[in-house]
Amino acid sequence: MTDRTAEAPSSATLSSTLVGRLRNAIMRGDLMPGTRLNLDRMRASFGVSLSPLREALCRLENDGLVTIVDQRGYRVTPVSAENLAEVIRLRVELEGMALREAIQHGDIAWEGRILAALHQLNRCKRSARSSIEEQEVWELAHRAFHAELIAACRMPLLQQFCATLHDQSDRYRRIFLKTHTPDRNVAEEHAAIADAVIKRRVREASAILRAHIERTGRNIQTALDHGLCST
Amino acid sequence: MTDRTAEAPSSATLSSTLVGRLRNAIMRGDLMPGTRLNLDRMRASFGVSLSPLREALCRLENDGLVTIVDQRGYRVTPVSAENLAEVIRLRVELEGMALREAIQHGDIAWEGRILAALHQLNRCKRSARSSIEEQEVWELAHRAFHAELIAACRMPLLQQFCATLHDQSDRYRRIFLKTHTPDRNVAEEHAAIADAVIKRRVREASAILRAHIERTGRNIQTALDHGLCST
DNA sequence: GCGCCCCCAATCATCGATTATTTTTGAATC
DNA sequence: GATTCAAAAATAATCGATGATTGGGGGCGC
Repeated sequence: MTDRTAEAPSSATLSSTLVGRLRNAIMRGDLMPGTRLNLDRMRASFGVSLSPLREALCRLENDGLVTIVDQRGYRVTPVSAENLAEVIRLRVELEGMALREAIQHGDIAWEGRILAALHQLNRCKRSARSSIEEQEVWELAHRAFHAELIAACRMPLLQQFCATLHDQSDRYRRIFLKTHTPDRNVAEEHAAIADAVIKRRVREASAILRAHIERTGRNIQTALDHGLCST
Repeated sequence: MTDRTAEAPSSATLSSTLVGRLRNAIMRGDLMPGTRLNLDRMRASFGVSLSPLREALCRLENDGLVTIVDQRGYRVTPVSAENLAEVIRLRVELEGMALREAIQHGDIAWEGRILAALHQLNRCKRSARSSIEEQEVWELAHRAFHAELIAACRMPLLQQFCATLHDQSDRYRRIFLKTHTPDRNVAEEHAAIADAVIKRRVREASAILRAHIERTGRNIQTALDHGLCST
């Protein structure tokens, strides 16, 4: 899986950097779900040749952000209420499993990293009037916090699945809750999860995480229903 | 995800057919874990250009059969006891979840398809003296049976995860249990699963499936430990 | 003799052009 | 007016060649 946090520092191949750029464009909704991705035009607008572009799109297909049909090109993966429901459901199950494992295996240093990630996240301003850059920083910190929660689970494949699902879930949130100001105190929820995790309260932690994910899911689902009706 | 059953009938792009050929080569152990995949030599031996080759390898990376390192080429994903353990663990959890959902949602036609798949599977001869082709047919039927069990779960993403994990698990089995004659009556286990599923006995079905997966896992793990020591 | 640096061969990454496929368009027919 | 077929335009897939990057081996200084 491509690293989402570090922006390809040294040994970055052109394809890899493209993956990052395209991922951001899709996640933030610059490229809306269902959009056809014309190769020639993309080649022109990104200033690259077809080979790295194809490779980047192929890698994004793995993350479920792009859909390929042989001989018929690429498009941004469409959205649907059913797909969102499945993403949320799987996030609950898989992140829950990962969290339980992490609590079982994590050491003190891991607890420290969770607190650090939480602190970093809380330092991000996030309101309706935040600049794009500020929001972007919050997204990164938010992603990092959730990743850290399950980082100690010793199951790399599972972490990868969770990352993929989180990507897809974030895309929905960022597109359909774009105008939606945070209605609930998300920061408190994060703090509660971190607290329960560090106190090694397995049941409590996974219950809060589940609620956290499902609440977000319901909010998106509502917005999605309205959005799809009006379109 | 690429279709594993149909061998790219009509609108097959060169890359797609390559994916199938390479997947088979890796799954059956012609290309052993860890092998470096030299692009030039492969280009020559498959008689294609670099573009479709790269694309095929990229798609196989998604399935976890090939590992890419920027600027340093491709290699067949290595194996390890830890990885195998995680694959088995995740198969148990995810296929279990999928099976429970399928039992809940499946209709009569689905039951019929399960029985059909089981029948097809039982008609395959499988012994130490089977020809390669016969073994290949069994592998396909086996895969189809397991896929059918969870086909009614209404969770396409979950099915995809299961398919990926099954691929990885099958690779281990086919490489490390190559000489190993089936020690137990696998056919009976399959019949028992199908029976429990059709009788809608959720707990019983998932318990048998779990045992089925874990037993195979233990056998592979044993062979793997010996194999890795002797190498 | 040992370690470091630079150069060369091998190999991966990228490009621009060519070929094959799909989609559109437009004219002829029913 | 709708339908069907064929040619043309658009677009995707593939190729062969060119431009980077890496890793190994010989030469130089210490």
